Amino acid sequence: MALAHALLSSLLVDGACSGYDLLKRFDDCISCFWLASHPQIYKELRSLEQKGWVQGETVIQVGRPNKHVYSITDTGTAELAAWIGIPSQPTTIREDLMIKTLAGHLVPKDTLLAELAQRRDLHQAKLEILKEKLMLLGAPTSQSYAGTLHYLTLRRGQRYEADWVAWCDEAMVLIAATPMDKIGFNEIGLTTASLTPEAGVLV
Amino acid sequence: MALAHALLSSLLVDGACSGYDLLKRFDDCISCFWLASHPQIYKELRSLEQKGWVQGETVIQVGRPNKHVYSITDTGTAELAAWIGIPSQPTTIREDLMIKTLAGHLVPKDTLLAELAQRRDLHQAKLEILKEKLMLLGAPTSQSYAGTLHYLTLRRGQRYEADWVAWCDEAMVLIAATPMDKIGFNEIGLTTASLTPEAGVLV
DNA sequence: CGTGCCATGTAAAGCGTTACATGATTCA
DNA sequence: TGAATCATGTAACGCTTTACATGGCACG
Repeated sequence: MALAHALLSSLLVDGACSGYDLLKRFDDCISCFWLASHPQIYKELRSLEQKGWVQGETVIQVGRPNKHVYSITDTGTAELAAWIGIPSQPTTIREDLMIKTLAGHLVPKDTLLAELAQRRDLHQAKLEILKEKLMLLGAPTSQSYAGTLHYLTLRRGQRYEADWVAWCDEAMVLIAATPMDKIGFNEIGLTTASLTPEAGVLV
Repeated sequence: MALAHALLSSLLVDGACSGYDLLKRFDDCISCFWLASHPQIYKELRSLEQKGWVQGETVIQVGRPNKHVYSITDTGTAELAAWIGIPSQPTTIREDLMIKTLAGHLVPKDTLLAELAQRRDLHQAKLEILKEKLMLLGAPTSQSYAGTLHYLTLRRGQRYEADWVAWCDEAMVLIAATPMDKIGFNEIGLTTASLTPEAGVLV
């Protein structure tokens, strides 16, 4: 249920807003550690309101659609604080690119290298955005406590993206330097066709 | 549908095996970039067999339950190769710990620091395991092409875990050094109670 | 005699994405 | 006139987790 807590955190730290605004916050700043689509956000907000963790008020607007502004309640704040205290596990990683790397001998070198280059550029672009945000924020030592915490989330994003870029570079160099051997992408059939179960009888 | 391709890759690279064996492979080596539970694996394998991407054979065993050993087919191999060529997006990140960090001013410093320390140790432990595996594998330059690709997946895992450890250390130092200010965890109510929508009328 | 490994499954619930849908305003 | 932004929603589908279920063997 961490989406709920992501929403609560945002309402707490960046103030009350509508589902639509939350969506934009996710696109912007939260995106480096959480993502959510709009049906998910609207649905979750309604369920949070039912629980009494947030409170919604309709804001009538002129020249644009009305909006429903949510703010975190005391109960919601208490819930969030309690949740922070419960030890959590790291996210389970599901990374397509590693599957592609593992089975990369199936395709020509250039295909794999192109995929790596594409991903490198993607992470590089995110990295630039984060660098800019960190610049705007200023030195971590000149922050308030909450500012320091905000800095740390951006810093995590920066490290994450930089690490991806560095690995992609490493991978591209190493792959380029390693010759494809006999168990290449057109001969793999030979090695897997022969089933060799260690024990037991084939039926 | 990348679980399907993760299973195909494993059958291709590490050879034919049962659902149960795949589960263990996931726990072991694949875990650093993909995770799957056993209902998921068994179900996916049946669906892959229906598609003709894998082929199952029952192996009768003595002293232990029979097992169903799956091997990748030519169609499956072709499908996997085709999939590698399709550009993919980075995984969407969903990281509890960053939400906790962002809203960390809600709890006492020690609570947050304890959570960070816990996570640091977890990543450190995974890092040690990966280091060992990399040692056993040997130098990346002495590998076959497939060996190089395997190395790169482990290397990614190593970098990932090391980066987490480094960030946790950074975070703990910085948090310890920053005094909690007035907007502390017991006074937050004051700042959020007052709704301030920029435009429009409250109803 | 209890725990853990081997080996596979079902069923329900929760979480997440994608596509479809609306309707006004603003800007090029 | 067409596209983008504002603002919210439904419906269908797929992926993932968790709990429940079975049953023999080996080891301490």
